[in-house]
Amino acid sequence: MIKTEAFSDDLQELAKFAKALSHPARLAILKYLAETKTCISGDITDFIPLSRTTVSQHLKELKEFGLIHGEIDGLKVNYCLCNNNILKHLDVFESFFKTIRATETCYK
Amino acid sequence: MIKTEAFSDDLQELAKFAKALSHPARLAILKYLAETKTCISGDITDFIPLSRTTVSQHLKELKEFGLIHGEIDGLKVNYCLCNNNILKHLDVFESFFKTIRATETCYK
DNA sequence: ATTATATGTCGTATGTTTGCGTCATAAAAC
DNA sequence: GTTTTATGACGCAAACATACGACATATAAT
Repeated sequence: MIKTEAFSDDLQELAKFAKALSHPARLAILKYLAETKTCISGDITDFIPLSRTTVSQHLKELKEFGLIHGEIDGLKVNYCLCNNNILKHLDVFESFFKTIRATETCYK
Repeated sequence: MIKTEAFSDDLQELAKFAKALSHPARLAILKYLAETKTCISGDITDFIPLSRTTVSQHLKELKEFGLIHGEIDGLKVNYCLCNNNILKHLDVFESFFKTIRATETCYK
């Protein structure tokens, strides 16, 4: 399976972005990082009802997709949003939906 | 597993929306429906490099999440975008990212 | 040096998604 | 009425995602 290669790069990138956002824990992490503007370490765990291991894994996924970035500071790791990258993805997202915004096809 | 209940309804809804968009085939379907403004039946299959069964399944998922809507017309089914619903989700999406848009935390 | 703390990695169990072939249904064409 | 056509539903296999406990590493505190 995994036939994603058959689609255009645009759609694949957008789909990956959506996938990164497709779990409430990851959204909660992004939200938390956005709110506590200072970069906060992985004791994000205290704010999320999941085990430390699981949170760590979600952080890893967000990091791999470039939405966040962690900087080692002694024992702790300070995480923060990669705003540039996020904004870039949001632009692609919004231009994708521009066509849809302009349409009026459904009567339901 | 499946600990999603532990998160706020907002985040869960947003995560579901993102999940609906997390496959290039589904994005391709939405795009196609947006472009061919008239509602087009399931021979969407011709525009997507997947089997008819698989496309039908993606259509079902989009339908279940309320992003599209299918109306039976004899043998065929005319699908179209549920713009209202999509716009509603886009609003939630954008208000979620408003905070992030306003932040400037990452130096990378 | 030893202990405590913060974090990441590994392996594993279970659940979900993707993709497809085959069958069922139901309208339309003949 | 039989055949063709457009769909959807069912069931299966492979791949992926989610969640976590146990172990590893590495800095800081004692």
